Amino acid sequence: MRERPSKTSSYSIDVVLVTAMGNELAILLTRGSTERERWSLPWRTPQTGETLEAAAVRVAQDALGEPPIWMEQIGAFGDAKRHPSDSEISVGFIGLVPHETASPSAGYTWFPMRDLPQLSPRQRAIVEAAMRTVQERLDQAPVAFRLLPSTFTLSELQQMYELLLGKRLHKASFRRALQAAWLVEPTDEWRSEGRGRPAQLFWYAPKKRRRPHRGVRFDFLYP
Amino acid sequence: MRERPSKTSSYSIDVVLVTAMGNELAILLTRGSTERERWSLPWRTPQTGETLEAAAVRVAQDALGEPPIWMEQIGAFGDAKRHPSDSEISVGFIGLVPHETASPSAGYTWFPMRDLPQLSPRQRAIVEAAMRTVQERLDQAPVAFRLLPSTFTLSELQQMYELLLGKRLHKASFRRALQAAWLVEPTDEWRSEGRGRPAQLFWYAPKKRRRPHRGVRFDFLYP
DNA sequence: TGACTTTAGTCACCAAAAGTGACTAATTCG
DNA sequence: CGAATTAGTCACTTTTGGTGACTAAAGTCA
Repeated sequence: MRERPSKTSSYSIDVVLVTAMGNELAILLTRGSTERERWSLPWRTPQTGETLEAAAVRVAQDALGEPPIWMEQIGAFGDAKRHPSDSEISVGFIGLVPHETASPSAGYTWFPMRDLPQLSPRQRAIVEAAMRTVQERLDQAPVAFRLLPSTFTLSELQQMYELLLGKRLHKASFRRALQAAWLVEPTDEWRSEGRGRPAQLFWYAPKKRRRPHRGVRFDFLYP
Repeated sequence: MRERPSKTSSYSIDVVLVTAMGNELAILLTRGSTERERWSLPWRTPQTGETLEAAAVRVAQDALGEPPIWMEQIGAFGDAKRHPSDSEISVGFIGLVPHETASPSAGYTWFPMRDLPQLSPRQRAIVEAAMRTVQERLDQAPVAFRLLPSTFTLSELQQMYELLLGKRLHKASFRRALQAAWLVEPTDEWRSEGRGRPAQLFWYAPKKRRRPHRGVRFDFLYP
């Protein structure tokens, strides 16, 4: 049993900022003020009167100079005790940043997901939950589009999906589904990437939003 | 602007306990100690050393005498200010209870979803988010099964899905999908419900778990 | 008793969605 | 030039889902 701390900041806002660096995903970490400390997620304890969302946006702005292009709350995390702040719980957020506009402030560094430094157990849990949320949101929100620059080729879009899903996709199926969804429009620009036929550039311009007309599914993963 | 309270309990755990009463969903509310107070969700401020999950289970146990059969965190809610406790934020949980085993402790009452009393803005938000989560989990976890008694007819199961989804389903499609998922087994019992052919009773007994082999979807609801 | 109603359970047909390999097109490299 | 490489599309097949109609087994009521 732990003794009750006499005074704790009640809770912290921890933000997982995700970008796509070349061929893999990366998240932003900071070492805080002194170089001795462990790496940690960007965080803050919110001012009173500030909403959770607003606090998370400010965390991101401090770290990157601008708000993320998409943001969502992950949940509250309190089970693992150690945290950079002495807060009892942390509210985790996920934020997406296209890599082009992602220039970290001093003290912040992108780390590829494959090679993260040691984090506090609680922040480790937040990161894992955040990545799970990103995958779950993939077919409900334009996550992949937000990680790309404003114009992109369809191959780049497919590669982003493959990166986020961790599996290969079939080109024809991917494009057929994309066309049916009326999400992208071609520009009149083409990009030649060295060898091979040049690719047409597209942008994200959702048109018709068709109601996703699905039947009941029984895709249970746990009892 | 609000002044900073000199001393607040840091956070509360609020639990939305859901059951199916006859033909509609209901949640459990309490009026607290005095009868003068507003109705509210069951809640507590957790002890130190207690995980969020554990605290939520205790809330449910205080209210019903036993833990819910399924539980999940909804998230943290802090934007709306008024709350029975003076906590700055609340961590919301959803818990499912089959109505057979759902006998509330003194001071707790089931309210049908259609006719809830006034709640604090924050708890109202928690309830709405909880119901959204239930719908989202419907095809990922055996939510509907958990709201039914241990044996049930396929018509009862379909009616539970229809109640949770808020729409009618086609019998043949529903059963075809259910069969393909290997989730239920017939018992050798039949139930005669007055008029009409008796229905066979089934129980939830998941067998093969087939990987849900879905393609990419672009079902975006917001940009 | 026998027609009618009600609920359960299944089938067959059709349409939509998704998996897949092969094809054509446009470019660079040697 | 021809091979290699990447883009883009097509056509075929399989799988999944929507749907109405059918049979089965009970109760109701004249």
